[in-house]
Amino acid sequence: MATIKDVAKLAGVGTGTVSRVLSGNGSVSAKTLLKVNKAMKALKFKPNRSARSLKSKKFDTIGIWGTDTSGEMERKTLRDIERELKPYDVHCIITNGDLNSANNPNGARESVELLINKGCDGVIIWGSDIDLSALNILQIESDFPNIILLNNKIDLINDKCFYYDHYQAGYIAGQYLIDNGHRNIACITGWLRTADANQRHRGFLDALKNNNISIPTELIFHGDYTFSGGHRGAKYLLEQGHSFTALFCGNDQSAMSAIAALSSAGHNVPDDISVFGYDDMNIASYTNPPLTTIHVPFNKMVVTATRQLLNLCYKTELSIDRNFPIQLIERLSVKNIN
Amino acid sequence: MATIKDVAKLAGVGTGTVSRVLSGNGSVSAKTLLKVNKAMKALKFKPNRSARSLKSKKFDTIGIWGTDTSGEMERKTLRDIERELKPYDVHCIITNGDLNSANNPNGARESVELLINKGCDGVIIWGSDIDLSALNILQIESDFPNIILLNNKIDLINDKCFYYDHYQAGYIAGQYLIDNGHRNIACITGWLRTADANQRHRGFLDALKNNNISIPTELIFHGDYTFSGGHRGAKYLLEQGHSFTALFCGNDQSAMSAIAALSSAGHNVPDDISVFGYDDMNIASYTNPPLTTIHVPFNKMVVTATRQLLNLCYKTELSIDRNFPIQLIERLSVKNIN
DNA sequence: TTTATTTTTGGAACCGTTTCTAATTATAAA
DNA sequence: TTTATAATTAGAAACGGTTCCAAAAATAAA
Repeated sequence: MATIKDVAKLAGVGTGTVSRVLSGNGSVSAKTLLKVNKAMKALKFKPNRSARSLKSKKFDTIGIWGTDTSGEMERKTLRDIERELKPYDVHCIITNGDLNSANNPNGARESVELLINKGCDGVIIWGSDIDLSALNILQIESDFPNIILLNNKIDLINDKCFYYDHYQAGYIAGQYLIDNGHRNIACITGWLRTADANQRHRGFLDALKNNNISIPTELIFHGDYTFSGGHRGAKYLLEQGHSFTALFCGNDQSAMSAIAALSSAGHNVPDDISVFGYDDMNIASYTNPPLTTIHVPFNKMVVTATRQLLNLCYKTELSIDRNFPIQLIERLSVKNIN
Repeated sequence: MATIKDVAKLAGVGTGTVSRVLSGNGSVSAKTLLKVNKAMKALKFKPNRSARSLKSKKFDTIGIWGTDTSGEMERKTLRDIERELKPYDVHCIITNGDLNSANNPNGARESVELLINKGCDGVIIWGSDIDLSALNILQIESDFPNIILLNNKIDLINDKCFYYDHYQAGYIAGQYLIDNGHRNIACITGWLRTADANQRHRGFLDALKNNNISIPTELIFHGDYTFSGGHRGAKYLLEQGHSFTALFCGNDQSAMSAIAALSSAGHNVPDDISVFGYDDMNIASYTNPPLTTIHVPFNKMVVTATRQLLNLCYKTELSIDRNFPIQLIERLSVKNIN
């Protein structure tokens, strides 16, 4: 591999000159520019990233830490992030949270620190099942300010947090089911110790309460937002002996597998039981029947968060639009029984 | 950030000694070891990756290049890869193929070269829609031997290719439908210019042919393995005026969305039309009805490929088991109409 | 033309490791 | 105790860039 010295020698100039051509900082005469570019081409010169990082103390890398069960991390999201990063020649490394934070309260923290130690300029902390108290974000942030929290909120560092209003979304879902005549409603939640699952659940419950509708505890299944959790949840709810005409699931994956479970138990969706999802993932359009759900501007949020991280790490001044409107998507899985 | 010099000074030793402690190569007396470790702890020393890479010419990074439409790249897969990499302190960066190779025949190649230029020690090339001729793997490989091909096969570098027998799998699917009494069979393919889609399609067709069953061209929809492709495909097939009792889809995503389309057009799956998938992704268990499909040892293949790449890059000698058996998974989407 | 100013340039120093060499110290053998 | 051998060590050189400074070249002003 050719180095900058080889280029300098071939072009008959000093190494500093080649470097100036490379970076565009500092003046270079047209004649010299030509010579150097020719030499670089001839030698197929590619600057060595390590050498560059060593001097600049920037690694041009950001880390994404997320947990395994947040099924939302799809390739489209990754691609969108990369598209933001590419103009700055930054790449991203991704770490999955290996550990249920319930089992290893320090697991999350260790993963994030690993990412930092690996030399990431900044880190995105993402995952619906992150136990914030275990992570102790504020302490991490005081040592290492270039972090972004996705789908979570800590008041003291609000500018580094990106989230949407899960409470409102949950409320909308509950109200919609009521407006469609449902009175006996069941639900499948996520892990309620996580902020997002908790908030959408509270919004949903408050909608019921404000309409004087009560929900027996037997009709609340505490799930985990996985396919299998939704499947188990639906079977559990059917066994409780309380009939219900609608089921609110905290995410689309649970909703999809709940539909499968209800159907295989002989209940038609939506004729017998309506199902409401959450997230509006790709699959939501193609479940059978297609899911009525809450559309969440997920990719916009991720992209915005990425831009904010770029601002933090590289002093760019990308504009940040923190408006992440949620939206009710009516498809066919909820029936109006009025 | 403390450097090795700070540690050396605090411990009262030379930098070489600290380095030897760090790497474990070369002898260090017990007393010195203690002093150095204490100093490292006191200063919270973390070796600088760039400096290390600069000297070692290893970046401890591998790249994965894949294309957008291969929906299989799920977090579980990534996590499995990482688990292989972690013991060697290697991390991975991921690039999505941004471009349909039909639009930009050099796009694939450029992406892979980008990854190499970024300093990856090795690269995994993955994606069902890779147009191998555009990539010109053999030329890349001659300059940069540390590459692995996933789900593709080039005879000259067979040891660097990991794939399973799509032909056989397609054949099994076709035979299964026939064994269940189906004679009028439709199918939705992927892009046939890609090897995997092509092979499973040929296997499927050969099964029909060997049973003297013909399939009108109107009942072959050339799709793209996406949700929307499956949906469009099913609608298209219904419009052709040829009735059919079974539909073979080249992947689970198409199958799932095809079910949705068939159902919403008033056809019950499997009572009116049976649907057969391919891949056995997570969703396959939770479609409505659950999908009969081909289980493919995808994660095992990816993990094995990763190990092979480690062997190439870092002279490890991890064992490579190239047995990737496929398996028919019977669920409820195919009905026996004998 | 001479002098002052600006532009362009070469090369040394530096970033934080690893590795090598030569010197020192410890240990074993005589 | 002296000598031969082995273990341990300090520190210089190197990796491939960037950045800085002083010098050289080009240009403008007098």
